[in-house]
Formats: sequence, structure tokens, C-alpha cells
Amino acid sequence: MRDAHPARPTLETVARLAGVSRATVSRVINGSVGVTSGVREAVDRAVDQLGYVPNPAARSLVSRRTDSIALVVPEPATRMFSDDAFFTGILRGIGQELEAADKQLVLLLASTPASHHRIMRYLRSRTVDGVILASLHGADPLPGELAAMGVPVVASGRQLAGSAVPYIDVDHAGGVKAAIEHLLTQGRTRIATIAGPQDMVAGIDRLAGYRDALAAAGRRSLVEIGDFTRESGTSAMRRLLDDEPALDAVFVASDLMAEGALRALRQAGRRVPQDVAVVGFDDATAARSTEPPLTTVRQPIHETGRMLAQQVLKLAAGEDIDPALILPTELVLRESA
Amino acid sequence: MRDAHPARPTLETVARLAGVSRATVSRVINGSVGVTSGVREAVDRAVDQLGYVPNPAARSLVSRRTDSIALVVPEPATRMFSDDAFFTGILRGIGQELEAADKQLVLLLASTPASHHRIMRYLRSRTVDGVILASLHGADPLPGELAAMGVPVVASGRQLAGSAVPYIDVDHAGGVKAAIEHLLTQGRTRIATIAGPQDMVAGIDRLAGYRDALAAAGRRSLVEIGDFTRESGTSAMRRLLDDEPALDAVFVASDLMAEGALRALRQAGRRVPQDVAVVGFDDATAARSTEPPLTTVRQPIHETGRMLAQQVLKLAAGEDIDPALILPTELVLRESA
DNA sequence: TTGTATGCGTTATCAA
DNA sequence: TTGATAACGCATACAA
Repeated sequence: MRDAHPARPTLETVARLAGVSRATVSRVINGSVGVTSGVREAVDRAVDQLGYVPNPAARSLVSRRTDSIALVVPEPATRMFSDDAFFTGILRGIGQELEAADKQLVLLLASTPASHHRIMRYLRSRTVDGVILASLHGADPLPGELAAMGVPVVASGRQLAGSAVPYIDVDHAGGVKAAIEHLLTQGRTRIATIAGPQDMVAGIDRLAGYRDALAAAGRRSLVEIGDFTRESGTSAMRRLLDDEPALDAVFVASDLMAEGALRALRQAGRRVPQDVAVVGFDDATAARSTEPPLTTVRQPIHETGRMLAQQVLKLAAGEDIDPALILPTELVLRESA
Repeated sequence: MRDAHPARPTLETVARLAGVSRATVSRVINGSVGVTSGVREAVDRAVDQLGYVPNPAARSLVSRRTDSIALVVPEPATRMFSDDAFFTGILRGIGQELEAADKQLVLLLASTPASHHRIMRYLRSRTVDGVILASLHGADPLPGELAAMGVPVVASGRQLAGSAVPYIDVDHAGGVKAAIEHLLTQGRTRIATIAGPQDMVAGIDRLAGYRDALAAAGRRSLVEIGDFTRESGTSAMRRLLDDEPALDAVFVASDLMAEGALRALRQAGRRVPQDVAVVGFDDATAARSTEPPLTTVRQPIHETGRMLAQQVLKLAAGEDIDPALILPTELVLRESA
């Protein structure tokens, strides 16, 4: 019994059963218009009966499409993987859109520097209809190379180096502005920040947003840098407290770091929000269950994934798209500020 | 200039440049043995010069292989996505092994019940060399259908229904046993548990491990059920405290729930570990930074991913594999117990 | 509206 | 050791 799999039906098989030619079957399958309804039905019946499924290899050999989109994830995708549900959220958004468009998702993970070569080789074989680039670091050569190849590409997050790849990002600055204004409205006077790494767009843009918002209010900045981990949030908060014992609010560039900051505040005997107000960024699942629950800036992760897919599909279909799509963020009020 | 991409070189192009036949070029590319070294070098040079990359569609059309492995993720993959780094950990493990084997990873996400049909259709077109099934729920028909198709399949986690698909899992029971023994050694006498959902293998096996370990020590069980979320850990811990104020230890089936339990204990004024010892499961990243840091059972997530890939690759290569591979867990001592 | 014929780029069989 | 040549399964230009 083992491996007794009947030969897979081909167009030919279906054609014989339906009493038509291969070409006609192909037309029916691809939804071509000029086919008599009687013939169409006969073909459909034959397809059902045989359980016929087109051979993607044969199809793509002649059509030069593969109906698949590649998602490229560089190794040091710090945010991608450190962050609670960031990667999976994006992934599900992408998956949802691709499923609707009946495209496959090929995952290209770079686990070593040498992976770059392998990925380019794969992409160069033109087996994909488009590429989604996840969280690039600094001067990644990938976007440029792909664009030069003429492959449709979109990136997640604004590019640091100026490679002109269309991207989707969230409104970091807008979210931070809302957070700071909320703190100012509360009457907070000395508002510090724990920023993210300054070689990542999320780190840079959120810090810039903080500085701008404070400057607009005529206040002085007070900045410590973390690396988006809980631990770095704790130590940054301690430094902040040392430098400026009088601070009464802190905007933290990620919820994970905010968790760490809450701990440092607790250990220092400061009450949140009475003594110090804390606002995070991300609206990670953990933000609901910190003590106290975290006021934070929500970014639409799932939507980002969906847009990434939608845009690359448009590109693949030959449409033009905006060079940048900025999705709105939203301040979520809980108890920490 | 737009779209002015030179025609991709084919075997024919390379053959002409190297002054040999297509067949010979193919042999060189596929590492066939009987080729004169001079000829081989000429071909290699031509390949480099032209930047030739084989066309996967053409290749797979005749070879009937695609050098790709599918990872199927059912939608309600609770654990996959709720858990901090579980999914990404598995994914990286898989990615690492597939990269070493030069295989592609195709992600098949089921976002709706209707996805099942689409996934089967894709898999039925035989475009993959093997399938990895992630976290199946109850009586999923997928494994059976795939096995019937003769596609190499391995699953992540023991199957609840008895479909005989080979799987990789971690030693839940062994880990729990180590945890309970540790608590007993400490002189803890009333050891409760917060178990996971009883329709998931991880929930079932960890609870069974708890019962067995306690029974072996002649102790009584005390069980509350959670759903692997922080919140459920908090409320389960409260119920436990209500039912048995005298408890002095609790084994919690996930770190996330353990975080919740720590909070409930804190709110109830119990000191950890002095009054109540707490042991978690997973060794999630958060376990390092709870208060106090969490003693927990570490499961080798990355290794699980690697093994999943290794086993399916073996299957695809025609080798036989063990119907079950159980990876060791390890008790990590921190401060909560 | 339908059928015939051709080619997509490989691998593999068979001769030479 | 190397070279013709026949599939592989499909889409499509061209005829009918």
C-alpha cells in the first residue's frame, strides 16, 4: 500500500474526461470569458471528480508568476523578536491579506550574515511576485539591490539610509505628542523620557517626537537611552531619578521598558501616578497588567501587516503606490498617567 | 530605463558561453561526478559571469521537488501567539535548519475555518517536500489527510487524537516532576497547582505530571485551571488562597500565569518565597524580571524548532524517524522557590 | 467559441 | 566524459 498514490491528474486527464481540449480546460480554470456554459460545467465536473489541482511549477514556468510574496527578516531584528507580539501581529496581518489574494507567503529568515547571499540568490531567481522587508537595520543593502532588480518591494518602517523603497510606518511623533500633551494637561512640569536605541527608526522618531513636543511647550528635555528591554528600562529610570529627583513624569519609548521603569519607581518609593506619571508605547499585552496598568500609545500592528501586504500586492499588479504610508497611533488611557 | 531588465540567463546561455552542451552545464550545477575539471571550471566561470541562477519552476517541474517545507499554523494557535517568544523561537529554530539544508520555508497561516480548504489545496498540489504542523487543536483532520496523501509530516507537540503523525514535544512531566521534588526538598507541605487549559497537550501533560509527582510523595492535589494568560493566573491564585489558606507552594503551568499568581500573592500579603514558593514553566524572558525572579522549568524552544525541521527533512529524504521525540526540560532556580 | 501547436527551463535517458 | 533529445504540465498565439 505504501506510496500507492495514483498519478496526479493533469490538464490532459481533465480534458479527456470532459471531452474537450487542454486549452479549453485551461480557459475554464483561469476564468477566461469566452467559454460556453455547458462546456464550462462539464469541465468543472471533471475537475471535481478527479480532484484536479493545477501544477504550480508548470504554471509559473510559462506565466512567470509564482503567486507568492517573500517576507525577509534580517537577523538582528531586535524589535521583531524582543517585542511581545510585534512580529506575530505583523505576520498575521500579512497572512490575512495574502490569503484573501490567494498568494503564498515565503519566509526568508537571515540567521547569519552569510544569509544575505542566499536570500539574494533566491530573490534573483525571480520566484516571487513581491518582497516585504521587515525592520531593516541601518544601511542594509537589500532594498537597493532589490529595487535595482525591479522586484516590487515595500518595507516595514521608515528607512534610515535614503534608499527610496516605499514603506509603511506608524505615526511615532503623533503618538508621542499626544502623550506629552496629556502629561502637560495634567500639570506635569518635569517630563523625562527613556528613549529607544538611536540606530532604530522607532527609537529615533519617538525621541524626536518627545523633543519637539517639549520644545513646543517651552520645556527642557531630559533623556536617557535604553534598548527596548525591561532591564534597560529599570536602569534608565534609576539614572533619571538620580539626575533629576524632582521629575514628575516620564515618557517611555516602549511598554517593555516602561515595565522596567515602573519597577525602578516602586523600588525608589515613588507612587505612580501620584508622584510620577508614566506613559509607554506599543500597547503590548503586558500593558494591561502592569501595576498600575499602563497608559500607553497604541500602534496598529495588525493593520501595519495588512497594509504591507496590500501595498506590495498593488505594486505586483503594476499599480503605483505612495512612497510612504503612515498609520495613526492612539493614546490609551489607563492608570499610570 | 524602466523595466529594462536583461533577459535572465538560462542553461542554454551558459552552455554557449562555456562552449559546452546544456546537459553538461546541468551536471556541473548539480554537482554530478563525471565532469572533467577543465570543463567544470569553464562552466563555473560562465555561471559567475552571467550571474546565472537556476529557474526553480523549471527544475521542480521535472524533478518533482520544490526544496521547500511548509509550516502550517492553525488559527486558534493560542500558545503559539499568546506566549511571549514561543512562536518566534520555534520559527528561528526551523529557519536555521532549513537554511543549512537550503530549503525554503512556506508559511501557511489559517486565519479562518475556510483556510483549511485552501491549505489542503496548496499542499495537494505537491509543491512542498514536507510539512510541519504547529500546535494542532483537538481533532484536527489535517494530519490524517496529509499522511494519507503521502506527504512527509511532523507535528509540534503530542497529538490529542490518535493520528499517528510523528511529533516533537518537550518532557512536560519530567519538568514538573523536578519542580515538585524541588519544592518537597524545601520542606513544602501543601503544594497547589494552576494548570493550563485541559484541551491542550501542554495543559494536560503538566497537570498529569503534577498529580503523579504529588501522588508519588503521598500528598494531596489542589488544582485550579487557568488559560495560560496572566489574568487567569491572578484569579486562579486567589481561588487557591481562598480554598486553602495554608498552602505554602504553587506550581504554575506557565510563566505568564505565574506572573499573575505573583501579583495575587503580593496583594494577599504573602511573601514569595518565604510564605509561598512559586515555580513557573517555560522560562519566558519575563521570568527573569518578575518580583522576585521566577524559578521555572525551561523548555528548549529553539531546539524544538530545529528538531521539527531536522525530522521532516529526514522524512523527505526517505529516512525513517522515531514516532516521537521528547526533548528534555530543565529546572531553572531563581528566587521565587 | 474551440482546438492545435509551441515553448517555458530543467532533468534525465540514451547514444556516442 | 559528453551531447542530443524527450519529457515535465501548463498558457497562449494562431487557426479553424
